[in-house]
Amino acid sequence: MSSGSPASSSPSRVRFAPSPTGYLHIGGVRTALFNWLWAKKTGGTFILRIEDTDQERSTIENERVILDSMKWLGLDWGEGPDVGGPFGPYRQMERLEVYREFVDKLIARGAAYRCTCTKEELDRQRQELKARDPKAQFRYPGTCRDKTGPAPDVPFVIRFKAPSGGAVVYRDLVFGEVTTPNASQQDVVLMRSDGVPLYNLGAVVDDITMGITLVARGRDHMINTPQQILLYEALGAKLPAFAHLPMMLNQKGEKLSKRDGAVSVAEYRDMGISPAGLLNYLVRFGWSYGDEEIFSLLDLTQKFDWERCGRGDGKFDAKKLAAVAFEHLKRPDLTDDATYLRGVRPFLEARGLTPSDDDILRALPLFRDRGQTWAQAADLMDYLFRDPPQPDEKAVKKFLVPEKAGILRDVADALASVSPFDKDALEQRFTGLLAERGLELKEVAQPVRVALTGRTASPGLFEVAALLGRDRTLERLRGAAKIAEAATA
RNA sequence: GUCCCCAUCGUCUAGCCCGGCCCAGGACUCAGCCCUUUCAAGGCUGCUACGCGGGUUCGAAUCCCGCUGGGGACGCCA
Repeated sequence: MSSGSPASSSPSRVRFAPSPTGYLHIGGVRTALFNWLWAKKTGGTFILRIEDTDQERSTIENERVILDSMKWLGLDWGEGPDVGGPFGPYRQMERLEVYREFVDKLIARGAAYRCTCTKEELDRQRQELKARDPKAQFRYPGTCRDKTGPAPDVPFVIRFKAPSGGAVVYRDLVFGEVTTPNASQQDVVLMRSDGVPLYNLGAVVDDITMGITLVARGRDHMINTPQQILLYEALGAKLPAFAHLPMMLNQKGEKLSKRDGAVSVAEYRDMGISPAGLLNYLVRFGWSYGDEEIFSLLDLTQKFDWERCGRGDGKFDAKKLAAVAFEHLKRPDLTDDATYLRGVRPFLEARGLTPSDDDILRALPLFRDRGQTWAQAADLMDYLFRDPPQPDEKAVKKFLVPEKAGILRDVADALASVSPFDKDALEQRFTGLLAERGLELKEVAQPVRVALTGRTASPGLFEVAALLGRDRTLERLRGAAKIAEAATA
């Protein structure tokens, strides 16, 4: 019986260790976030390590995408492949000699051995067993288990010599005490024949040599933990604390994949979701703080802890994510003007609009409550920065009709002399005009709105007019009057 | 099949450790109402949950056991 106890309370060192085999998945982001929050909360170090030992699928482009996504999210790291650090390098393929060294140690201690069984042989045995009994679990038969002596001149892998008795017991920060009998362990391969480590070896050696004090990862890795603890023990290394996070599944309760819609960070960025909003949704997934739901990142760096993590898997809900992200855009205390500006700007530019910072800033208060995403906000503001506005044909046809031409022109004339050209003054003059004519606001509002914005939906008329300014307001009203006049009934 | 893990509204969750304040609270979604020049935002109302069966107890969402259901893993992937 061996038991894992958390490492003592030296400054925390946590890591996020993605493999660059694809984009950054939102499930991965949550893992990264929890680690990052813990580092911030405890004043420790957040380390980014690239586990690129799957050479078939790892690419440097993927690594770049992952790093970019992390930067966009604002999850910064103190040590990593691009910034270096005292325990580098931070790409596993650049650490091959380190693993070699630890493997030699394991062999010398009799905790691992060289195995010359070929993959083909073992695959064949696996197939055979499966044919005989589809439900049986294949186990390495132990052919090379007791071989000793120098390295053979045929290719070999390094296998762990798993203990057959006893059990590994460790205390998971989320799941509590977890017991796994060693009898269920196999002589797993630690290093391939080409000298590249497999996940269990690479992760353990790196976590040891990088001084990692707490390992937090997805529950899909929970199965590896007992095996890894055995490795720590075989190496005589101090154990880190472990925390496993429940899984994020799709609506059907399956593993979240591309088929379930947007799962990569880049997709959410392109949709105009704010990083803080995405992170807020993710943190509330499997973690809670009473009834509080909306947090700033700074908030979280104080409130986060492992005790408040749940244990049940959950289902990803895009609608809830949208709602949480929207909440962030609505509130200036969560998304300040400068951040909002930085967020919408690219979406405006994508539409060929290049308003000044001041122009956007003045429009902001009217659109925070309306744009659920920055992409949407850019769409809603479009007519403010485009001359003439892009007309919605259906709206034009419905409201810019001949019988409205006169009033549109009169409104223009009436507003021409309003001063100051602000919401209150405009409203006063406008309602005054309506009273004179015995008209209801209802009858005139939509034609005016279509005139000013080209659309049937917008913020309040007078606010929009004030934003457009006198010249453009008059120009748009008179232009619309002409269109209305020319329209055939 | 074997090993590990999980189980409150459709979804994220509070409550569970330290049983009574819970005929279960918040949020999202959905439906409706109010506000209203449109669209939002905001306010209000409604729908809907302790998986099942046994214990323990005066009393169980909360403790114990079993069942059922779900997930993960069983690779020279991570």
